Amino acid sequence: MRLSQQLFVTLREEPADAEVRSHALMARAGFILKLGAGLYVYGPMMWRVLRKIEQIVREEHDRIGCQELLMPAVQPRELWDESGRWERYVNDGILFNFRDRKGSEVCLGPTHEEVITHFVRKQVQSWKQLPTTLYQIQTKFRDEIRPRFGLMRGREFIMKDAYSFDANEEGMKDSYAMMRQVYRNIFSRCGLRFTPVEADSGAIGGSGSEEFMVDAETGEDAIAVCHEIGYAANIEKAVSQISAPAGEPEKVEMHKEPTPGAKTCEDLLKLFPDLGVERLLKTVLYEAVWEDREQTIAVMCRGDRELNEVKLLNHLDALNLELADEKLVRSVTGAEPGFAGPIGLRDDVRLLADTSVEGVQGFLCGGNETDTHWLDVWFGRDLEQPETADFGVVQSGDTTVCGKGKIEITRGIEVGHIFQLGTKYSEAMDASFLDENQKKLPLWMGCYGIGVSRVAASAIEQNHDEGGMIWPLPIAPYQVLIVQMKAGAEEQDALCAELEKELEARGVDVLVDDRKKVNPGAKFKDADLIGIPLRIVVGRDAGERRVEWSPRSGGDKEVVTAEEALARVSAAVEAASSVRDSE
RNA sequence: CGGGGAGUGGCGCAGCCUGGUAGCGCACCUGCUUUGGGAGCAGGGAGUCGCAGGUUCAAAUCCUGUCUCCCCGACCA
Repeated sequence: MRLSQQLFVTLREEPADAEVRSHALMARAGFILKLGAGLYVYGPMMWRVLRKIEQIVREEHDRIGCQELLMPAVQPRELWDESGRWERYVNDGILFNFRDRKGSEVCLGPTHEEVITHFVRKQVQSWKQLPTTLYQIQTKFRDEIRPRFGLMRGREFIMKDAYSFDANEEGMKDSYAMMRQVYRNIFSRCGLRFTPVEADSGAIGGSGSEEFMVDAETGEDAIAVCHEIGYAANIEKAVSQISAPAGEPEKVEMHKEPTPGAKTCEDLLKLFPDLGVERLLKTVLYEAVWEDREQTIAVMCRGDRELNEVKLLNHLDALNLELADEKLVRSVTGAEPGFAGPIGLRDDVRLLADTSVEGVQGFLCGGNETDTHWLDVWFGRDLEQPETADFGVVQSGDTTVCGKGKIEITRGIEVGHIFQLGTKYSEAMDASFLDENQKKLPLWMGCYGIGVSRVAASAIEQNHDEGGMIWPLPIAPYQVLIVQMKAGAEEQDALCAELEKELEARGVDVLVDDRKKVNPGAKFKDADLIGIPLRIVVGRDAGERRVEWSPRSGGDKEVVTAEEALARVSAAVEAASSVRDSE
């Protein structure tokens, strides 16, 4: 392919709205163009990258016998009413929904559990048809609350979603395990450094789930890891052990303390420096919403710990959880915000506590009275210890549950998520089969998603430098870039044409920068920016069939013969194609 | 949804406070020279200043509304 014949535009300056490197570089290089918040045109170069990723995804799925299909993006509401998810998705505001000309409600699919379940309930009747796994690669639509970071969180993005169907739980787990390995293979082949982590399954539901996190500081997700014992979990899901505060406090009678203006733990510590932050219990108020009701929830938590709203939401089995606003705080506590406590809350408030409060005695807590806290409060003596459960956020330095490791917090980009759904959808939508004994049983499902466009962005987040992107070879838009110093010079023209032809004959994707009237400096800058991993510079030594070998990822530039350059390309392509993950 | 910020040639920005009819760099077009790390000179094209109202002799500039985009937060009491 000749660059001179392509529409190829690069910018010298970055677009002002790009926050992360992948976004800035892809925009500068003309790989993407913003159409609106979270909406992007994938330019020709970008599309090549996406197709390469898709190809890897297809190969790895097909290898274990998955079948590709394609479902509609437009989905009728009725299907979503069957699974019970329409209300939730509409309430969350994430659904692009509208009415068609007949007035029927439809949405643009944010995910396809309903449609695939419908497809399978129509197609599958017998245990003999199981197990089966189907997948598609398609545009998904989600009206994200806050789209950001270019392709990282778009409102329209390319996703691979797969769904497995088994006759029983063991079968589902087998399918899940196979898919887990497929995912490892895919991300390894894409040249990503990643960590699989235990995850919360959120709106999709089901029993177990894992996310595949690309290691990156700019990632939106925090993950808790312990390398010694091999633990890794999304912070939403992560668990740890923490020790109770040391020392037995004096058994003083509970009493009120004036704490004017002291609304935060920090303020209170200044007033009671000897108390220790562990003996300061905060009480956080939430409004929980279920399908048929709502309730104010007060949750106690140790001063040095944070509350995990995902764990709380799951415990309550609520649809939504919101921090109480000031008005609600006043109504429930009778005090200004900042002085909420467990004693004397309005009767209808449900009081819970994080496990971090266990073993804490003689503590300080809010007085439910402006500028007042209770001090020397004891559970069992002054108030019953509320129902406790793990509502805490794991912190760096915590001990792992097994007691043998220390937890470290890192960040990652979620590029894949796999779920054991169980029979949640098959039961709700009556997707069943007949077993050997003519018994009607629900299908056991798994579902598996990969953000294809996000994989591309993550690859750049992980692989770039000052000059631009550095694509991993297997997903690079082209594998080789031949930079011709002076287009039109006879010897260079001839050698470039020869190299291009030979590489194409070997099945290598090659791009020749044969643009005229573009200076060498500009060509080098563009080459660095678009990040084609292998590069051959054809310049003044073309007559002697000598070229410069200068891989994008650095390393020493070297003058070699044309034949040697070809051999090096073949070797690099060969090496990259043999990458497989082995766990 | 709350808070903050921004919309001026394709891109990045200045001008706005203190109203007087739009400018810089890059990119683009033409010509000549140049050709191993974003070339030089000369000439040229391109913006109803997001949109709608209002104030004024006069609005990119002041006022009101509206749309869009970006950032922070959906935060600890």
